Amino acid sequence: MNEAVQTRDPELTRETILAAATSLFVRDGVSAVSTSAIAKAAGVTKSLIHHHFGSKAALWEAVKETAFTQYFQEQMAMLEAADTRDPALLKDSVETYFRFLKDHPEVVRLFAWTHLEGDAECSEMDQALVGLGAERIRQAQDAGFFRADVNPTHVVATFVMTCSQWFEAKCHHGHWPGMGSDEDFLEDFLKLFLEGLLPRQ
Amino acid sequence: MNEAVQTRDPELTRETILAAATSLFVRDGVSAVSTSAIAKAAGVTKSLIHHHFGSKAALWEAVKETAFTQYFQEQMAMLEAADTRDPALLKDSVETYFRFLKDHPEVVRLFAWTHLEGDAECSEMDQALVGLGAERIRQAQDAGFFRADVNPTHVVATFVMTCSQWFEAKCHHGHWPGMGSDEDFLEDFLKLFLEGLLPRQ
DNA sequence: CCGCCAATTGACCGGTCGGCCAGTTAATGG
DNA sequence: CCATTAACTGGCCGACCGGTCAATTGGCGG
Repeated sequence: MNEAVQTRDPELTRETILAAATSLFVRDGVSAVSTSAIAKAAGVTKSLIHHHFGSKAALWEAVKETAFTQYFQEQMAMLEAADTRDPALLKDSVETYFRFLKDHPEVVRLFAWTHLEGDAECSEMDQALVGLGAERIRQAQDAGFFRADVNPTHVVATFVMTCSQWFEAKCHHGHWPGMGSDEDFLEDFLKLFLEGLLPRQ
Repeated sequence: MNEAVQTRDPELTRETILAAATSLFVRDGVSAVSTSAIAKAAGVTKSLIHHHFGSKAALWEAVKETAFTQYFQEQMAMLEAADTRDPALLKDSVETYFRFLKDHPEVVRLFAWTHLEGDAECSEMDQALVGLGAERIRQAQDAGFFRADVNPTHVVATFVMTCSQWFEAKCHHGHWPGMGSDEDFLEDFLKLFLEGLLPRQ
């Protein structure tokens, strides 16, 4: 009994609430989750949620803010760590991104919810991320590795959207006849995508 | 005052309720829409909704059923109308599908909601549609128009998912730096996708 | 023209919603 | 050691939720 002598830890409480809210919001959607359900899941009183976050809407904003910040920091780190002028960079990046989404289904669902509510936030971080990705494509175009007659931002968008949608809509196309596994699809997608990106002969 | 002498028209009432429910469900999501809100929008009583549909959940099922049936019938007609052995078929199909989604944003949102609730329904109709699309790809592969080392179902999935996600996530990537218009993106996507599909030299 | 049935209404139900408030308790700084 | 502050609790609020029910109304077949 030498730890947790402290009976109050507002920071920890905040995080506990945030974690419980994230889990429920991402699974069921904001309007399908009650503050009492979050309170129960977090092991605190409903009033405490309002004390720390003010309102249900503010809690949802905090959940998004936290999750997106973490997402963008991880992605930015990945992008910056990647070697710049290697033509295999894009393949690696797509594979890494695809597997990241596979390992973080809650991120995929968070994206989907925010898209449906028309949330245009997280722009600054996002723009930096996409801008960096597009810049890498542009460098590869200048170096002659990729065709130059496509908008680099569109290239980034294509692979980001395909990867997201693959996991987002899995319950749907997962039952399509002839559909392969995650890795099978990724392989075929990379074939089409990367070879479509090659310079025209 | 020669029309609408009939004060009761159960069929019309049903359709009115269905239309109001579709509009609200698609915009805000099932759990964020109350039956009273639907009743008000449809100009009827809440009880009448239960009389015709039984429950809120059943109404949502009816909304999905109706919308999907219409969607699949239109798509199937499009696909069957297209000329079989023309290598330009895929380009036309993608463009048609892309513009269909652009003109029917409610379909895009309906897809997104059902994906989030993990609805694996509408399988039969969907499988027929995708099966037919994949069959067309396979024919083009056999004819030597397309490379044969990719799964035809994956090809269909790639273009369906990219088109869907473009409109689904527009509030998000619409603000990305350097992003072009709908038609600009479609053009670039088609370049990558179709030329990636060409047989290897 | 009447009787039946379905369409339609409004009042009402128990339950839950998000939020508030008064009061209690634990850490902290003087 | 006490005063102050913030963390935390339980109870409560009015509003609204999805759903039910008895009563009314209109169309329609006999």
